[in-house]
Amino acid sequence: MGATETRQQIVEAADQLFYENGFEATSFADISKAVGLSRGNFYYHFKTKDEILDAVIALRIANTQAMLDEWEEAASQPAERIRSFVHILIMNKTKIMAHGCPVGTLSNELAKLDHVAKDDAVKLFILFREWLARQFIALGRKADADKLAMHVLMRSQGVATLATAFRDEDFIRREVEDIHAWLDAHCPAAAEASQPNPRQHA
Amino acid sequence: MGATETRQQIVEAADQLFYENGFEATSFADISKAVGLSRGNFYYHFKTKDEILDAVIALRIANTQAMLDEWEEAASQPAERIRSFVHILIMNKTKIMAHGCPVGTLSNELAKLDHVAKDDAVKLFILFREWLARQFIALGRKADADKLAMHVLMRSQGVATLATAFRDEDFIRREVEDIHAWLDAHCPAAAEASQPNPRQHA
DNA sequence: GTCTATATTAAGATAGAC
DNA sequence: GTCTATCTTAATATAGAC
Repeated sequence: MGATETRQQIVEAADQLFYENGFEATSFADISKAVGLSRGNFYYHFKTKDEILDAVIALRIANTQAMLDEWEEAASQPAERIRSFVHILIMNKTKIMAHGCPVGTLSNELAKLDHVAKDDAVKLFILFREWLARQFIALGRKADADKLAMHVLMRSQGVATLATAFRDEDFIRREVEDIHAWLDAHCPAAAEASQPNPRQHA
Repeated sequence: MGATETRQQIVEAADQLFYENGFEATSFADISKAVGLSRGNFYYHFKTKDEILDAVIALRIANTQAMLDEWEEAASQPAERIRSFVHILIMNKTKIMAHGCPVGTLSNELAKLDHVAKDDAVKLFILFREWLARQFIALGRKADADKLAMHVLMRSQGVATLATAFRDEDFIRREVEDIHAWLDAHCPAAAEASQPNPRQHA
């Protein structure tokens, strides 16, 4: 097998294991076993565990950027795009109830380890933060777009943490609805977009 | 030194280290070093790492219960008590920005490890949840007290996670203010309590 | 109840054959 | 590029002296 494909398989396996079991708790043996590779060969591709972490974060950044671009393409209205973001809580509810939010839990773990890559993990948050802020600017909230973005991020993180603790699907649905209601209440442009004016169809 | 005091010192040191560095990342050597105890003697008090974890969780439960009792004593108004809870985000902001919320991060870590004690860690959340719900019941919100309690918990967790990621003190203050505003808006009894009717003083 | 010494296991990491 | 074999370190855990 080519080095590039093997490397990619390693990073994808590590990505999943880091998410499901945590960075510290995942060993080289776990990753090489998941890929079906000997531990010795492993070191041909990655010299240290931190190198794998860097690659995993880079992969997550690329995947996140691609997802944000898709949402941007799929919806012309900024309010609808924000709803796409909130909806991942529903879409990924099973995984979130088992392992939490991949962004928040990695950020928390690396902060506790005071790991050199902790700021790189925060870049994932920044991607969402800036993307959300751009949507709020498009909704005419230029002055407080970043604050609104942080508020939406904050809620998604809070929902993810409690969903993991209590494994309560109804709680997730209820709080997602509440975020939508908050969006309508705080961004009139968003409410209009979600309930098109009947006169437009007349 | 007596066994009881030594044991207590071990649990307190482990409590702090688990919070600051995480459960997995904390070794017996770290704890015994923090207490100034040989590793060998350590095993006289605790046979396994999981035993220490159980003791740490028990200590946290006792400390949390004592704190909730204090808040209950210190404030006669339920709205004021809820504000005491929200205020820990401000009071502990430095530690939260460095290591997150002790309840949420432990719950998350044990969930990822699929640790036998993960449900015990959730008991800490349950203490807050039920205490908050009782305050909302006292505010006349019997029907949705638990939902309101979960909402407040959700916000505190979201604020803690993002505060750790971005180390932004202004963000904490802003969101704490927003929780207070939400409390006033959703519980009229709370708003009255925080802004006493002038006529009462006339 | 605390110590030193040591056993055991598993992890990260390397060397060299193929 | 992948393997087996091995080194090193560190962690959990135990035994036995004091």
